[in-house]
Amino acid sequence: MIYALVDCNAFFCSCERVFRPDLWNRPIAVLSNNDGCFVSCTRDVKELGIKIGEPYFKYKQLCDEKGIVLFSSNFALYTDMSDRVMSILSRFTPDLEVYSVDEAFLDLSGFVNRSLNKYVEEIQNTVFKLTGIPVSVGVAKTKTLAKIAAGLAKREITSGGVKMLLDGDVVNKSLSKIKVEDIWGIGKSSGLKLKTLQIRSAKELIDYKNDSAIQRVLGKNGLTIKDELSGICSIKERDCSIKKSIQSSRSFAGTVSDLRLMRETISKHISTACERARAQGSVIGSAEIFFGTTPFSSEDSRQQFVHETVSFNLSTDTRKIIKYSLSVVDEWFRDGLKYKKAGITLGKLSDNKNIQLGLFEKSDSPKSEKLMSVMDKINAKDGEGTLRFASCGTADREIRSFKEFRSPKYQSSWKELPKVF
DNA sequence: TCTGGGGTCCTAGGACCC
DNA sequence: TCTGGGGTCCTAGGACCC
Repeated sequence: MIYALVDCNAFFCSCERVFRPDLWNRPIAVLSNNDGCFVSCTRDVKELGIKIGEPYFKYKQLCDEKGIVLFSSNFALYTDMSDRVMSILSRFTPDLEVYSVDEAFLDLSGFVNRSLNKYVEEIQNTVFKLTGIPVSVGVAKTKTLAKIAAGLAKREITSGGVKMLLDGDVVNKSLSKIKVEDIWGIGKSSGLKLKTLQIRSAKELIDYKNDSAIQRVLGKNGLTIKDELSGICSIKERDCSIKKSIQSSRSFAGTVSDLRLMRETISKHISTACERARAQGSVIGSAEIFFGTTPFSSEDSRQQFVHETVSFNLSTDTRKIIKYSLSVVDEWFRDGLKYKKAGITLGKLSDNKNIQLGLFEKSDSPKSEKLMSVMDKINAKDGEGTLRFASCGTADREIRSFKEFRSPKYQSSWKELPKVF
Protein backbone atom coordinates (compact mmCIF):
# COMPACT_ATOMS: atom_id res chain seq x y z
CA MET A 1 0.00 0.00 0.00
CA ILE A 2 0.93 3.63 -0.45
CA TYR A 3 -0.77 6.17 1.77
CA ALA A 4 -0.60 9.93 1.65
CA LEU A 5 -1.66 11.84 4.73
CA VAL A 6 -2.73 15.33 3.77
CA ASP A 7 -2.72 17.64 6.76
CA CYS A 8 -3.80 21.28 6.65
CA ASN A 9 -1.26 23.63 8.18
CA ALA A 10 -2.58 25.43 11.30
CA PHE A 11 -6.01 24.79 9.84
CA PHE A 12 -8.23 27.20 11.76
CA CYS A 13 -5.65 29.97 11.41
CA SER A 14 -5.35 29.29 7.69
CA CYS A 15 -9.14 29.50 7.31
CA GLU A 16 -9.12 32.93 8.94
CA ARG A 17 -6.27 34.04 6.69
CA VAL A 18 -8.15 33.09 3.54
CA PHE A 19 -10.51 35.97 4.21
CA ARG A 20 -7.87 38.25 5.66
CA PRO A 21 -4.95 38.16 3.23
CA ASP A 22 -3.52 41.17 5.07
CA LEU A 23 -2.65 38.71 7.84
CA TRP A 24 -0.67 36.40 5.62
CA ASN A 25 2.60 37.18 7.31
CA ARG A 26 1.29 38.00 10.76
CA PRO A 27 1.34 35.60 13.72
CA ILE A 28 -2.21 34.49 14.43
CA ALA A 29 -4.02 32.18 16.85
CA VAL A 30 -7.54 30.86 17.26
CA LEU A 31 -9.14 30.50 20.71
CA SER A 32 -11.67 27.93 21.92
CA ASN A 33 -15.16 28.59 23.18
CA ASN A 34 -15.30 31.52 25.63
CA ASP A 35 -11.85 32.45 24.37
CA GLY A 36 -10.52 29.95 26.89
CA CYS A 37 -7.63 28.10 25.26
CA PHE A 38 -5.50 28.21 22.16
CA VAL A 39 -6.81 25.68 19.63
CA SER A 40 -4.77 26.66 16.60
CA CYS A 41 -1.55 28.64 16.26
CA THR A 42 0.61 29.55 13.32
CA ARG A 43 4.19 28.35 13.39
CA ASP A 44 5.62 31.67 14.62
CA VAL A 45 3.19 31.64 17.55
CA LYS A 46 4.22 28.11 18.51
CA GLU A 47 7.83 29.22 18.36
CA LEU A 48 7.04 31.76 21.08
CA GLY A 49 6.26 28.81 23.34
CA ILE A 50 2.47 28.83 23.13
CA LYS A 51 1.07 25.32 22.90
CA ILE A 52 -2.35 24.11 21.76
CA GLY A 53 -4.65 23.68 24.75
CA GLU A 54 -2.93 26.27 26.95
CA PRO A 55 -5.20 28.86 28.54
CA TYR A 56 -5.28 32.25 26.89
CA PHE A 57 -5.16 34.33 30.07
CA LYS A 58 -1.64 33.11 30.78
CA TYR A 59 -0.36 34.56 27.52
CA LYS A 60 -2.54 37.60 27.14
CA GLN A 61 0.37 39.93 27.73
CA LEU A 62 2.67 38.06 25.38
CA CYS A 63 0.00 38.24 22.68
CA ASP A 64 -0.23 42.00 23.09
CA GLU A 65 3.52 42.47 23.07
CA LYS A 66 4.13 40.33 19.99
CA GLY A 67 1.14 41.62 18.07
CA ILE A 68 -0.46 38.19 17.74
CA VAL A 69 -3.78 38.51 15.94
CA LEU A 70 -6.45 36.55 17.81
CA PHE A 71 -9.68 34.97 16.65
CA SER A 72 -12.51 33.38 18.58
CA SER A 73 -13.37 30.03 17.05
CA ASN A 74 -15.77 30.13 14.12
CA PHE A 75 -16.66 26.52 13.46
CA ALA A 76 -19.22 27.27 10.79
CA LEU A 77 -16.34 28.65 8.73
CA TYR A 78 -13.94 25.79 9.49
CA THR A 79 -16.34 22.98 8.67
CA ASP A 80 -17.30 24.65 5.43
CA MET A 81 -13.64 25.05 4.44
CA SER A 82 -12.97 21.47 5.50
CA ASP A 83 -15.73 20.19 3.22
CA ARG A 84 -14.18 22.08 0.31
CA VAL A 85 -10.71 20.70 0.96
CA MET A 86 -11.99 17.12 1.31
CA SER A 87 -14.05 17.34 -1.84
CA ILE A 88 -10.96 18.45 -3.78
CA LEU A 89 -8.89 15.63 -2.29
CA SER A 90 -11.50 13.09 -3.34
CA ARG A 91 -10.69 13.90 -6.97
CA PHE A 92 -7.23 12.49 -6.51
CA THR A 93 -8.08 9.01 -5.24
CA PRO A 94 -10.96 6.56 -5.31
CA ASP A 95 -10.25 5.83 -1.65
CA LEU A 96 -10.29 8.85 0.63
CA GLU A 97 -10.52 8.47 4.39
CA VAL A 98 -11.40 11.71 6.13
CA TYR A 99 -9.68 11.35 9.45
CA SER A 100 -10.47 14.68 11.06
CA VAL A 101 -11.57 18.18 10.18
CA ASP A 102 -8.11 18.96 8.80
CA GLU A 103 -6.61 15.60 7.80
CA ALA A 104 -7.29 12.83 5.34
CA PHE A 105 -5.59 9.64 4.19
CA LEU A 106 -5.44 9.08 0.44
CA ASP A 107 -4.81 5.59 -0.81
CA LEU A 108 -2.36 6.14 -3.64
CA SER A 109 -1.50 2.47 -4.20
CA GLY A 110 -2.81 2.64 -7.72
CA PHE A 111 -0.39 5.41 -8.59
CA VAL A 112 2.97 3.78 -7.96
CA ASN A 113 3.83 3.82 -11.61
CA ARG A 114 3.27 7.49 -12.00
CA SER A 115 5.74 9.88 -10.58
CA LEU A 116 4.39 9.89 -7.06
CA ASN A 117 6.29 12.99 -6.11
CA LYS A 118 4.75 14.99 -8.92
CA TYR A 119 1.28 13.74 -8.15
CA VAL A 120 1.57 14.72 -4.51
CA GLU A 121 2.77 18.17 -5.44
CA GLU A 122 -0.18 18.49 -7.75
CA ILE A 123 -2.52 17.64 -4.87
CA GLN A 124 -0.85 20.24 -2.68
CA ASN A 125 -0.98 22.93 -5.33
CA THR A 126 -4.57 22.25 -6.31
CA VAL A 127 -5.84 22.47 -2.74
CA PHE A 128 -4.01 25.74 -2.23
CA LYS A 129 -5.12 27.23 -5.51
CA LEU A 130 -8.80 26.38 -5.02
CA THR A 131 -9.16 27.04 -1.27
CA GLY A 132 -6.18 29.08 -0.11
CA ILE A 133 -5.34 26.45 2.51
CA PRO A 134 -1.70 25.30 2.63
CA VAL A 135 -1.25 21.58 3.30
CA SER A 136 1.59 19.26 4.21
CA VAL A 137 1.75 15.75 2.82
CA GLY A 138 3.44 12.64 4.17
CA VAL A 139 3.73 9.56 1.98
CA ALA A 140 4.54 6.05 3.26
CA LYS A 141 3.55 2.40 3.19
CA THR A 142 1.35 2.53 6.31
CA LYS A 143 -0.86 5.14 7.93
CA THR A 144 1.32 5.41 11.02
CA LEU A 145 4.41 6.03 8.89
CA ALA A 146 2.45 8.53 6.77
CA LYS A 147 1.57 10.41 9.96
CA ILE A 148 5.24 10.58 10.86
CA ALA A 149 6.12 11.66 7.34
CA ALA A 150 3.57 14.48 7.45
CA GLY A 151 4.99 15.64 10.77
CA LEU A 152 8.45 15.76 9.23
CA ALA A 153 7.09 17.57 6.18
CA LYS A 154 5.88 20.34 8.48
CA ARG A 155 9.06 20.54 10.49
CA GLU A 156 11.70 20.36 7.78
CA ILE A 157 11.81 23.76 6.14
CA THR A 158 13.49 22.41 3.00
CA SER A 159 10.81 19.77 2.40
CA GLY A 160 8.40 22.10 0.64
CA GLY A 161 5.68 20.54 2.75
CA VAL A 162 6.09 17.06 1.25
CA LYS A 163 7.96 14.13 2.77
CA MET A 164 8.28 10.67 1.29
CA LEU A 165 9.12 7.84 3.68
CA LEU A 166 9.42 4.95 1.25
CA ASP A 167 13.08 4.07 1.03
CA GLY A 168 14.17 1.74 3.84
CA ASP A 169 17.23 3.73 4.83
CA VAL A 170 15.32 6.99 4.92
CA VAL A 171 12.63 5.37 7.07
CA ASN A 172 15.16 3.97 9.55
CA LYS A 173 17.01 7.23 9.81
CA SER A 174 13.80 9.13 10.42
CA LEU A 175 12.45 6.68 12.97
CA SER A 176 15.55 6.94 15.11
CA LYS A 177 14.80 10.64 15.51
CA ILE A 178 11.15 10.16 16.48
CA LYS A 179 10.46 10.00 20.21
CA VAL A 180 8.22 7.12 21.12
CA GLU A 181 5.58 9.35 22.73
CA ASP A 182 5.29 11.31 19.48
CA ILE A 183 4.12 8.27 17.54
CA TRP A 184 0.46 8.33 16.52
CA GLY A 185 -1.43 6.26 19.11
CA ILE A 186 1.24 6.44 21.81
CA GLY A 187 0.78 9.22 24.32
CA LYS A 188 2.50 10.41 27.43
CA SER A 189 1.47 7.55 29.65
CA SER A 190 2.36 4.78 27.20
CA GLY A 191 5.59 6.59 26.43
CA LEU A 192 6.61 6.37 30.08
CA LYS A 193 5.78 2.65 30.18
CA LEU A 194 7.93 2.01 27.12
CA LYS A 195 10.82 3.81 28.77
CA THR A 196 10.82 1.17 31.49
CA LEU A 197 11.72 -1.24 28.66
CA GLN A 198 14.49 1.14 27.54
CA ILE A 199 12.51 2.00 24.42
CA ARG A 200 12.81 5.70 23.66
CA SER A 201 12.63 6.11 19.89
CA ALA A 202 10.45 4.66 17.17
CA LYS A 203 13.50 2.82 15.85
CA GLU A 204 14.10 1.21 19.25
CA LEU A 205 10.47 0.10 19.27
CA ILE A 206 10.68 -1.74 15.93
CA ASP A 207 14.02 -3.29 16.90
CA TYR A 208 12.68 -4.56 20.25
CA LYS A 209 12.52 -8.33 20.14
CA ASN A 210 10.24 -9.16 23.05
CA ASP A 211 6.70 -8.72 21.70
CA SER A 212 5.02 -10.09 24.79
CA ALA A 213 6.64 -7.37 26.90
CA ILE A 214 5.26 -4.74 24.53
CA GLN A 215 1.84 -6.32 24.70
CA ARG A 216 2.02 -6.40 28.48
CA VAL A 217 2.64 -2.66 28.80
CA LEU A 218 0.60 -1.32 25.86
CA GLY A 219 -1.97 -4.02 25.15
CA LYS A 220 -2.49 -5.34 21.66
CA ASN A 221 -2.45 -1.80 20.31
CA GLY A 222 1.28 -1.75 20.99
CA LEU A 223 1.91 -4.58 18.55
CA THR A 224 -0.33 -2.96 15.94
CA ILE A 225 1.78 0.18 16.13
CA LYS A 226 5.00 -1.79 15.97
CA ASP A 227 3.80 -3.55 12.81
CA GLU A 228 2.73 -0.29 11.23
CA LEU A 229 6.13 1.25 11.91
CA SER A 230 7.76 -1.80 10.36
CA GLY A 231 5.79 -1.26 7.17
CA ILE A 232 3.02 -3.81 7.75
CA CYS A 233 -0.46 -2.29 7.34
CA SER A 234 -2.45 -3.12 10.45
CA ILE A 235 -4.86 -0.26 11.02
CA LYS A 236 -8.27 -0.81 9.51
CA GLU A 237 -10.27 1.98 7.95
CA ARG A 238 -12.77 3.47 10.36
CA ASP A 239 -16.20 4.27 9.15
CA CYS A 240 -16.90 7.64 10.69
CA SER A 241 -20.03 8.40 8.71
CA ILE A 242 -22.28 7.15 11.52
CA LYS A 243 -21.28 8.33 14.98
CA LYS A 244 -21.46 5.87 17.84
CA SER A 245 -21.96 8.57 20.41
CA ILE A 246 -23.03 12.18 20.12
CA GLN A 247 -22.03 14.82 22.60
CA SER A 248 -23.11 18.38 23.25
CA SER A 249 -21.45 20.37 26.01
CA ARG A 250 -20.25 23.85 26.89
CA SER A 251 -18.51 25.71 29.62
CA PHE A 252 -20.45 28.67 30.97
CA ALA A 253 -19.09 32.13 30.35
CA GLY A 254 -19.56 32.79 34.07
CA THR A 255 -20.93 30.27 36.53
CA VAL A 256 -24.41 28.88 37.10
CA SER A 257 -25.90 28.37 40.56
CA ASP A 258 -29.53 28.26 39.62
CA LEU A 259 -31.31 24.94 39.16
CA ARG A 260 -33.70 26.35 36.60
CA LEU A 261 -30.84 27.56 34.42
CA MET A 262 -29.09 24.20 34.69
CA ARG A 263 -32.29 22.40 33.65
CA GLU A 264 -32.63 24.68 30.63
CA THR A 265 -29.00 24.14 29.66
CA ILE A 266 -29.28 20.36 29.81
CA SER A 267 -32.55 20.48 27.87
CA LYS A 268 -30.87 22.50 25.12
CA HIS A 269 -27.94 20.10 24.90
CA ILE A 270 -30.34 17.17 24.66
CA SER A 271 -32.32 18.92 21.92
CA THR A 272 -29.18 19.65 19.88
CA ALA A 273 -27.77 16.17 20.22
CA CYS A 274 -31.07 14.37 19.53
CA GLU A 275 -31.49 16.38 16.37
CA ARG A 276 -28.05 15.31 15.21
CA ALA A 277 -28.80 11.69 16.10
CA ARG A 278 -32.04 11.73 14.09
CA ALA A 279 -30.22 13.39 11.21
CA GLN A 280 -27.86 10.42 10.91
CA GLY A 281 -30.77 7.97 11.21
CA SER A 282 -29.99 6.77 14.72
CA VAL A 283 -32.23 5.69 17.55
CA ILE A 284 -31.00 6.50 21.05
CA GLY A 285 -30.61 4.07 23.94
CA SER A 286 -28.87 6.05 26.65
CA ALA A 287 -27.85 9.51 27.77
CA GLU A 288 -25.00 10.49 30.00
CA ILE A 289 -25.59 13.75 31.84
CA PHE A 290 -22.65 15.63 33.27
CA PHE A 291 -22.18 18.94 35.00
CA GLY A 292 -19.60 20.24 37.39
CA THR A 293 -17.71 22.99 39.08
CA THR A 294 -14.33 24.07 37.78
CA PRO A 295 -11.73 21.31 37.97
CA PHE A 296 -9.08 23.96 38.62
CA SER A 297 -8.21 25.04 42.09
CA SER A 298 -10.45 27.72 43.51
CA GLU A 299 -10.55 28.44 47.19
CA ASP A 300 -14.01 29.84 47.50
CA SER A 301 -16.14 26.99 46.27
CA ARG A 302 -16.89 23.36 46.93
CA GLN A 303 -16.28 20.97 44.09
CA GLN A 304 -18.54 18.45 42.44
CA PHE A 305 -18.54 16.63 39.16
CA VAL A 306 -21.59 14.60 38.24
CA HIS A 307 -21.52 11.87 35.58
CA GLU A 308 -24.72 9.89 35.44
CA THR A 309 -25.95 7.62 32.67
CA VAL A 310 -29.60 6.77 32.11
CA SER A 311 -30.65 3.96 29.78
CA PHE A 312 -34.09 3.61 28.26
CA ASN A 313 -36.01 1.84 25.52
CA LEU A 314 -34.76 2.97 22.15
CA SER A 315 -36.22 6.33 21.26
CA THR A 316 -35.80 9.41 19.10
CA ASP A 317 -38.20 11.51 21.13
CA THR A 318 -36.41 14.54 22.55
CA ARG A 319 -39.18 15.04 25.12
CA LYS A 320 -38.69 11.64 26.63
CA ILE A 321 -34.92 11.95 26.83
CA ILE A 322 -35.18 15.42 28.36
CA LYS A 323 -37.50 14.02 31.02
CA TYR A 324 -35.05 11.27 31.99
CA SER A 325 -32.14 13.66 31.96
CA LEU A 326 -33.80 16.31 34.10
CA SER A 327 -34.47 13.75 36.79
CA VAL A 328 -30.70 13.31 37.01
CA VAL A 329 -30.21 17.05 37.25
CA ASP A 330 -32.82 17.33 39.99
CA GLU A 331 -31.23 14.51 41.92
CA TRP A 332 -27.65 15.74 41.85
CA PHE A 333 -27.85 19.51 41.60
CA ARG A 334 -26.62 21.16 44.80
CA ASP A 335 -27.59 24.67 45.81
CA GLY A 336 -24.71 26.99 46.50
CA LEU A 337 -22.27 25.39 44.06
CA LYS A 338 -20.86 27.45 41.21
CA TYR A 339 -21.24 25.24 38.16
CA LYS A 340 -18.87 25.91 35.31
CA LYS A 341 -19.68 23.29 32.72
CA ALA A 342 -22.56 21.08 31.63
CA GLY A 343 -23.30 18.68 28.83
CA ILE A 344 -24.63 15.35 27.68
CA THR A 345 -23.54 12.38 25.59
CA LEU A 346 -26.06 10.23 23.76
CA GLY A 347 -25.05 6.60 23.50
CA LYS A 348 -26.24 3.12 22.53
CA LEU A 349 -27.14 4.45 19.12
CA SER A 350 -28.68 2.00 16.65
CA ASP A 351 -29.61 2.24 13.04
CA ASN A 352 -33.23 3.26 12.62
CA LYS A 353 -33.62 0.92 9.62
CA ASN A 354 -32.82 -2.17 11.67
CA ILE A 355 -35.34 -1.10 14.27
CA GLN A 356 -38.07 -0.80 11.67
CA LEU A 357 -37.28 -4.28 10.44
CA GLY A 358 -38.15 -5.50 13.92
CA LEU A 359 -34.75 -6.53 15.19
CA PHE A 360 -35.13 -4.37 18.29
CA GLU A 361 -37.84 -2.80 20.33
CA LYS A 362 -38.66 0.83 19.95
CA SER A 363 -41.03 2.57 22.29
CA ASP A 364 -41.99 5.71 20.38
CA SER A 365 -45.47 6.20 19.01
CA PRO A 366 -45.91 7.14 15.33
CA LYS A 367 -47.17 10.49 16.55
CA SER A 368 -43.94 11.26 18.31
CA GLU A 369 -41.89 10.41 15.24
CA LYS A 370 -43.98 12.72 13.15
CA LEU A 371 -43.59 15.52 15.67
CA MET A 372 -39.81 15.17 15.74
CA SER A 373 -39.58 15.10 11.99
CA VAL A 374 -41.71 18.25 11.62
CA MET A 375 -39.63 20.01 14.26
CA ASP A 376 -36.39 19.10 12.52
CA LYS A 377 -37.69 20.35 9.20
CA ILE A 378 -38.84 23.68 10.61
CA ASN A 379 -35.62 24.24 12.49
CA ALA A 380 -33.57 23.37 9.43
CA LYS A 381 -35.51 25.81 7.31
CA ASP A 382 -36.06 28.73 9.69
CA GLY A 383 -33.03 28.39 11.93
CA GLU A 384 -31.84 26.56 14.97
CA GLY A 385 -34.19 26.87 17.95
CA THR A 386 -37.14 28.27 16.01
CA LEU A 387 -39.23 25.51 17.52
CA ARG A 388 -38.14 24.23 20.92
CA PHE A 389 -39.41 22.68 24.08
CA ALA A 390 -40.52 24.77 27.03
CA SER A 391 -37.89 23.17 29.25
CA CYS A 392 -35.20 24.83 27.12
CA GLY A 393 -36.36 28.23 28.36
CA THR A 394 -36.67 31.42 26.39
CA ALA A 395 -34.08 32.97 24.15
CA ASP A 396 -33.54 35.99 26.37
CA ARG A 397 -32.16 33.77 29.08
CA GLU A 398 -29.65 32.33 26.69
CA ILE A 399 -26.31 31.68 28.32
CA ARG A 400 -23.96 33.79 26.30
CA SER A 401 -20.39 32.90 25.65
CA PHE A 402 -17.46 35.25 25.30
CA LYS A 403 -16.35 35.63 21.73
CA GLU A 404 -14.36 38.78 21.76
CA PHE A 405 -12.49 38.08 18.54
CA ARG A 406 -15.10 36.43 16.35
CA SER A 407 -14.56 36.69 12.60
CA PRO A 408 -17.54 37.21 10.29
CA LYS A 409 -19.61 34.23 9.14
CA TYR A 410 -18.33 34.74 5.60
CA GLN A 411 -20.01 31.69 4.16
CA SER A 412 -23.05 31.11 6.32
CA SER A 413 -24.61 34.54 6.82
CA TRP A 414 -25.72 36.83 4.01
CA LYS A 415 -25.11 39.85 6.20
CA GLU A 416 -21.50 38.91 6.70
CA LEU A 417 -20.44 38.07 3.18
CA PRO A 418 -16.96 39.36 2.40
CA LYS A 419 -16.98 42.55 0.35
CA VAL A 420 -14.76 43.11 -2.67
CA PHE A 421 -14.03 46.70 -3.63
C1' DT B 1 -13.46 -29.21 57.53
C1' DC B 2 -14.38 -25.98 53.84
C1' DT B 3 -15.88 -22.94 48.64
C1' DG B 4 -14.70 -25.05 40.62
C1' DG B 5 -14.00 -23.69 36.34
C1' DG B 6 -15.32 -21.75 32.38
C1' DG B 7 -17.89 -18.79 29.53
C1' DT B 8 -20.46 -14.37 28.04
C1' DC B 9 -22.03 -9.82 28.36
C1' DC B 10 -21.95 -5.23 30.05
C1' DT B 11 -20.02 -1.05 31.93
C1' DA B 12 -16.85 2.35 33.67
C1' DG B 13 -12.77 4.33 33.09
C1' DG B 14 -8.38 5.06 30.85
C1' DA B 15 -5.74 6.43 26.97
C1' DC B 16 -5.50 8.57 22.94
C1' DC B 17 -6.65 11.65 18.97
C1' DC B 18 -7.73 16.33 16.69
C1' DT C 1 -12.59 37.46 35.00
C1' DC C 2 -9.71 33.57 33.34
C1' DT C 3 -8.34 26.57 31.68
C1' DG C 4 -12.48 23.60 24.70
C1' DG C 5 -15.45 20.34 22.59
C1' DG C 6 -15.86 16.52 20.21
C1' DG C 7 -14.81 11.67 19.25
C1' DT C 8 -12.76 6.35 19.21
C1' DC C 9 -11.07 2.05 21.02
C1' DC C 10 -9.40 -1.12 24.61
C1' DT C 11 -9.31 -3.37 29.07
C1' DA C 12 -10.39 -4.89 33.63
C1' DG C 13 -13.63 -6.38 36.48
C1' DG C 14 -18.36 -7.38 37.95
C1' DA C 15 -22.68 -9.88 37.17
C1' DC C 16 -24.56 -13.75 35.69
C1' DC C 17 -25.00 -18.48 33.95
C1' DC C 18 -24.24 -23.57 33.88
